[in-house]
Amino acid sequence: MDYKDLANLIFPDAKEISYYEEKYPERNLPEGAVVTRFAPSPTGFVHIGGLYQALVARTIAQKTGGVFFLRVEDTDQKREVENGVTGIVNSLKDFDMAPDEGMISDTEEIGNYGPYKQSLRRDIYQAYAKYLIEQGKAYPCFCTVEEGEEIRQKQESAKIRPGYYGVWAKCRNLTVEEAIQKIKNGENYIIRFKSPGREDKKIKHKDIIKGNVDFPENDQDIVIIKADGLPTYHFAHAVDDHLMRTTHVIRADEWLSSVPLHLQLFQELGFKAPKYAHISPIMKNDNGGKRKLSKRKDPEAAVSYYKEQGIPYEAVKEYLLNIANSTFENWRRANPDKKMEEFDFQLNKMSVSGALFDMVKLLDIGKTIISKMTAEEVYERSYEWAKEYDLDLEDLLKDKSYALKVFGIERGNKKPRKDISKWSEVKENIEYMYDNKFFEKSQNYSYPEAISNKEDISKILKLYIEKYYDENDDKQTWFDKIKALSVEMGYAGEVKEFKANPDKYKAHVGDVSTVIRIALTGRTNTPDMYEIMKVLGKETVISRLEKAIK
RNA sequence: GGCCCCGUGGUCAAGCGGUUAAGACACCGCCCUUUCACGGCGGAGUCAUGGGUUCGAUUCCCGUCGGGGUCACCA
Repeated sequence: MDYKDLANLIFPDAKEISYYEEKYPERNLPEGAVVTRFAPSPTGFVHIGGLYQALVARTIAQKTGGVFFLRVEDTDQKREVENGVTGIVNSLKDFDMAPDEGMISDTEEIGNYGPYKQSLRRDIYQAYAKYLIEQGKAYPCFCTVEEGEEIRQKQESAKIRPGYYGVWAKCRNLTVEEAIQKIKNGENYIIRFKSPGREDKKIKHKDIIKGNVDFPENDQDIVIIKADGLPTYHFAHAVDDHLMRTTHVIRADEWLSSVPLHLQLFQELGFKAPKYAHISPIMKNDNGGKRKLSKRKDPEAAVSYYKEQGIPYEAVKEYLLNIANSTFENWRRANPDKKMEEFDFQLNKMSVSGALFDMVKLLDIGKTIISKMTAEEVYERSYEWAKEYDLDLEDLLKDKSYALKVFGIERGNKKPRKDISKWSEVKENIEYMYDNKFFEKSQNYSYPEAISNKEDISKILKLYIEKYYDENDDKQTWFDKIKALSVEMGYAGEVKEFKANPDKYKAHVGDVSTVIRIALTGRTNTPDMYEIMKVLGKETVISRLEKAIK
């Protein structure tokens, strides 16, 4: 009896691997095209770090005319969540990052290299496991989980390197006959890889991001097929990325230390190994220390958070791209109107250490992006957001033509207004432009200290309505009138004049217009008041000012 | 603990043997015919540390310290 008999006993129905090799041929792609993938567990949850990886993978594939696909790693049933795949697909879509190929929902997929869901690839993994067993490169292991723990405890107390290797790998040296007998006796088993490596030897690995990294060889006989018949991550990675013809594996750097194992697996399987790019995680300051953004502790770890907050997806992508290649920022400055896809992204220029997440910077990018949108775009986007997350705002926005006028204030010119960084700020930003919201709030404004005299305030407002305000004035005339009003009331018509002779005046034109601004909007900081008055219209302007006169 | 990676201003970072050590966000001041936002100008602030190598080290080597990762029938 030989390995072949053993292999046949374990996987009697498995196909020859040549079947799969032919079924999934080399991809016919242009020279230099890169094939990448995003391979999450179907938890439905996408971590910002996952999005980061996917963005990098997709960008590099797109840039080279390659393929970016979505594979679902569901070999651990405990992680499975209902509709998890759809959740992930939708998150990717929210960021305009749909894959070229792979899963498109929990049950559907596109592309010729599937199935793209690992639990559906059981036969494939078993074929390759069988192939390894036939060659004596893998073997059945009858050790129970408890035995495994015992071994580890012994190793730990003896301060020996833990794991299933060397003398600790009991089942490694079972003869074929012994193994067959045990199987026939009905003993449970799993399949382990028979590592040819030696811990005292080094292997060289050149990572695209991390550079040259030398490791001891792997000598662990890791599990490749679990008791449930599904593969472990390591084995599935080797088989899938080979068969799906992945050229570049872009993944989190927590995988870096398993590169020796993976290289060995590719080698023993007779596969050409892909190139690896291990990405540093996105971190967060946690009293003194740094740690990865945590799903449990940090809401901003979830990609859904950005959607809920109404942060434009482009801002998130640009921010992430900037962490990936800091030269992006300079490029963006030089090319403010180009699409981010035109940026010449370099995988090997990525930072080797993890960046601290900077929400302030993200929001700044959001502000810039929104400032470049037309009023129409701002309207559509904030309305879409409001429908899902803020019914009150949705209500305000129902009158589209008015909303467009409001969003049009100081927008569309060379120096557009930059005051909205996310859609959740819109309401706060525009609500005073609506009478129902405006009058909801208390009318007890605090006027500037410079003009605390109540009588003066009322006089200013009264005079303005009666003598100066004319809705048909152009901007210059409008402002000249406020100056004239100031002078008439004993205030300086020019700020400079006031600063030169502070004793000559009660205050200056700026203070006078602040009075009007507050009466009109209820706040000290607003966009251009002339435009606001235009949008509000004569009737509203006068009614608000009159209400403010005591 | 073993193995591996990393350490330039508050943050992201360029630079990789000789630089006044870029730039962005944040911060401060001034200017921009009224506020705020924008924009302009200016400012403060950094090469973890100790040894080497070198005419010269932020750049190269070693140690220390600090941070991170990994050591599952989880991915």
